Amino acid sequence: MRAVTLTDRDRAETLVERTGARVTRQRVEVLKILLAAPRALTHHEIEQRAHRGPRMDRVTIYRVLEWLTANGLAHKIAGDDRVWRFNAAEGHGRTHAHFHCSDCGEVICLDEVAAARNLRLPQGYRSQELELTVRGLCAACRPARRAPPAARHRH
Amino acid sequence: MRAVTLTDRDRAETLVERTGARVTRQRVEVLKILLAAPRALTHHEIEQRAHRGPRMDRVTIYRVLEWLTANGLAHKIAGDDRVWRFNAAEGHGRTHAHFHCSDCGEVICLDEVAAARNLRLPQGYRSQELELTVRGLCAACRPARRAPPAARHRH
DNA sequence: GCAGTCCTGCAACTCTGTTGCATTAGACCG
DNA sequence: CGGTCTAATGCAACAGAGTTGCAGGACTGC
Ligand SMILES: [Mn+2]
Ligand SMILES: [Mn+2]
Ligand SMILES: [Zn+2]
Ligand SMILES: [Zn+2]
Repeated sequence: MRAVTLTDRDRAETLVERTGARVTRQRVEVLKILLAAPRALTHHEIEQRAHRGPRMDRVTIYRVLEWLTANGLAHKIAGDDRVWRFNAAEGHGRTHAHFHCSDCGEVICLDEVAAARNLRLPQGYRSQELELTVRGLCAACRPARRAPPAARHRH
Repeated sequence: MRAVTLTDRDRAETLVERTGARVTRQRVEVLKILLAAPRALTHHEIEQRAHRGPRMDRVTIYRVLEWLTANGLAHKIAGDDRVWRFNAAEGHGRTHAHFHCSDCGEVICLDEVAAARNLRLPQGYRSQELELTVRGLCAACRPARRAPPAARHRH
């Protein structure tokens, strides 16, 4: 996790302002946390980071995340563990790729997608959005080639 | 949903036998249901179909699905509604595509994937499996072009 | 058939996310 | 600034999918 810079808070505030809706401490704080994260965060992880500042209710965090997603400031990824993960949606288009670690569950966004374009759908189906999921092992979980494996990390 | 043919039951039984583990009524029944389905089914849908035969506990169905998945006979898809969907894994490889209807939640497998092959991962990450998710509207949910929309279907 | 093990049923539980409602605090106006 | 109007928050209770522990039942191999 990168240190939270002043820039993240400012960027968060600006982005929330731009929507035209109310700029609340909670919205700015959650977006700031997402902007500072190098990977997608669960509600749980966001809550922990948020509890360093003034009180914020779990339900509020859920509602803020929903709001950020609806306003295109965050996006929401279904994991293999029934838990949503979120990250700031800076410049994420309709076509998108994610890496899921099959061991620790870490999820990161992948920038480039050489996406399958000419994909055949059944008669009458219409495509709106493509998402490519790569499942595998992250650098921390990948077994070492001949050295003994490092201690497992869990987020 | 296609009619359950004798072939589905036989195929299910054969597939379960081949694993070398115990051939139970419950395993065969669940796999048969998956083989007969034209799309991925939720636990709930499987339960309903299963209740036409002799009693089978919900927990057993969860455990059978887990077992089928672990043995490569079924595969498990995370939806946008926090519900797992399953289908028989006949000939599904490491690279795979699904269509998710954003209106009714229907999930189907797409056969061909012109998958992104030369995809850049961060240093040290290893890819095991690719999955392409297409989100859109299924034929039933797609708004009619000029006629009034048909009654919504819900599964 | 019999023993041994794996699987099933049942009940209680966990965990993530949701809903209803009273209270608080942004935004806007003067 | 201070008042007002409304959207957002906090709190408590709830919902639903999936999990766990354990006793009893049913496959399989002999
Ligand atoms: Mn992303
Ligand atoms: Mn599939
Ligand atoms: Zn990992
Ligand atoms: Zn649909």
